[in-house]
Amino acid sequence: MSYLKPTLAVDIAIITVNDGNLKCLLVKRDDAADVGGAWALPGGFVHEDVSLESTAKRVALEKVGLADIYLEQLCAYGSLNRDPRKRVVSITHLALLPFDRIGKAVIANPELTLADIKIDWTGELGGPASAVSNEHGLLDLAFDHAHILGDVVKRLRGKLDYSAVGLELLPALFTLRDAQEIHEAILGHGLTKPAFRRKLLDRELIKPTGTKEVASAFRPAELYEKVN
Amino acid sequence: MSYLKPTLAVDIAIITVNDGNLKCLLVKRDDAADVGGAWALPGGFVHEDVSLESTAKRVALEKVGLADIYLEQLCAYGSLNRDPRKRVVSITHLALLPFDRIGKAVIANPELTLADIKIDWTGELGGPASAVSNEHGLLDLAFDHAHILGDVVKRLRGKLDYSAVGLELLPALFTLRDAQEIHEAILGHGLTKPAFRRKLLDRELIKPTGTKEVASAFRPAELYEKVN
DNA sequence: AGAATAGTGTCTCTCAGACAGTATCTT
DNA sequence: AAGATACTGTCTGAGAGACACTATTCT
Repeated sequence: MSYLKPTLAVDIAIITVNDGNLKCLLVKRDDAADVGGAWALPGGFVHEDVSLESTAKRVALEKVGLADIYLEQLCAYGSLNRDPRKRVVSITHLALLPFDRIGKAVIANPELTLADIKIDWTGELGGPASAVSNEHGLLDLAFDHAHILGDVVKRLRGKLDYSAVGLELLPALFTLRDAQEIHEAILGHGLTKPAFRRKLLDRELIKPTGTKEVASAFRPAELYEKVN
Repeated sequence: MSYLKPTLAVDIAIITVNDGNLKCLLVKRDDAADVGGAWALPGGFVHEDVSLESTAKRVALEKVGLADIYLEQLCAYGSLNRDPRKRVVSITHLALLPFDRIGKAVIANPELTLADIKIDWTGELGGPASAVSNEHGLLDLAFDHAHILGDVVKRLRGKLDYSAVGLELLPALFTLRDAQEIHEAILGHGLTKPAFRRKLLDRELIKPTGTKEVASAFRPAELYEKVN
């Protein structure tokens, strides 16, 4: 016997941090579709002969031109009416990359936008997120993607201090202040400098390079790099 | 255009603790199938008009007769050849329940077994798990289920001290020693009593009932219950 | 020299582990 | 009374936050 199957998709929340704000790359949905005009996470369908991870890599490359980015699985979303057109189960992934790898091609593409993620943090647990872009203001998010973005932030905050996810958002060379700003952007509150430095250095995931940043003003900080 | 779709399934790792051992409920696969004779997590296919959560509840009820159990999503497994018969993507769930809710019907069913989960803990990160049952000895695990069981243990250990998952494995009334034994079974090492008691009581997830266990020998301990 | 940030030393508070002691129940 | 376990008080050491101090570079 055979049943009708759901369609399987992979969506990717491509996250970066710039200027103290957590940002997510979103694509504008075609006007012809039911969700036309709304913004969504980049996604694609999973074919029978392609693994979930390969599908995620294909989506990142085809839709936004990114290769070799950090990817991890976030969660599967399978509510019946999350997509108004047909039943789609989405295996959503989380991708992290430093802001300097967001190429000019992405910025110039009118179908893409890099939106600030805003969380309604009343209630302590966090619910859905909203997205605000410089070009388009408050965005209309398609499907359950506002809810997914809320889960993304929860995951990041949860993993931040027992894993190395924070480092994925840093460029090859960075100062400890850069690292601290990224952690603060994810957590949504300030951290004390000495404690942050101690914790990060004690974990031995980064090492000093001996070179210093080229300072536009005042004392330049030492540049660090990731180990391995 | 249309592509061949993977088939979507839900598998459930139904976990309990008894006698200091972490245990998982496994079903014997039909001898006719390619994986015949091996043991596997209970699972079922996701139909187009049923949500992931409902599918998980259906599997728990139909395959092992359990309703109202704690369920959370673990991970989606989608390697191409994880099922030798056809491409199946499994949204695997984690279910927790106290040992006293494993009914006699489950124990008596020869198609089911409650196996001890053994982890090869060399390498610090943990890899696949093996399963050993009293009746059948070391079990042959179907598909990628040995790997999934390893992930189950990692998830449990990771969540144990910032969430209430440990309490899901306890019966309605329990002593602090019961709670400690369950935590020790998950973590795989002993804990010190005063520290464990302080941490558990400070979180205010449990409260004393004023009654004591009916002791077979020596001083009886106070019984606690979960709040809410 | 002055300003602003980089980087460090120290104090304190909290919390978990260890240990030892007291309390209570059964035989 | 003896024995075994429940439960608790206290010491200690590790670690994070707060604060203040020194160091370095640019204008």
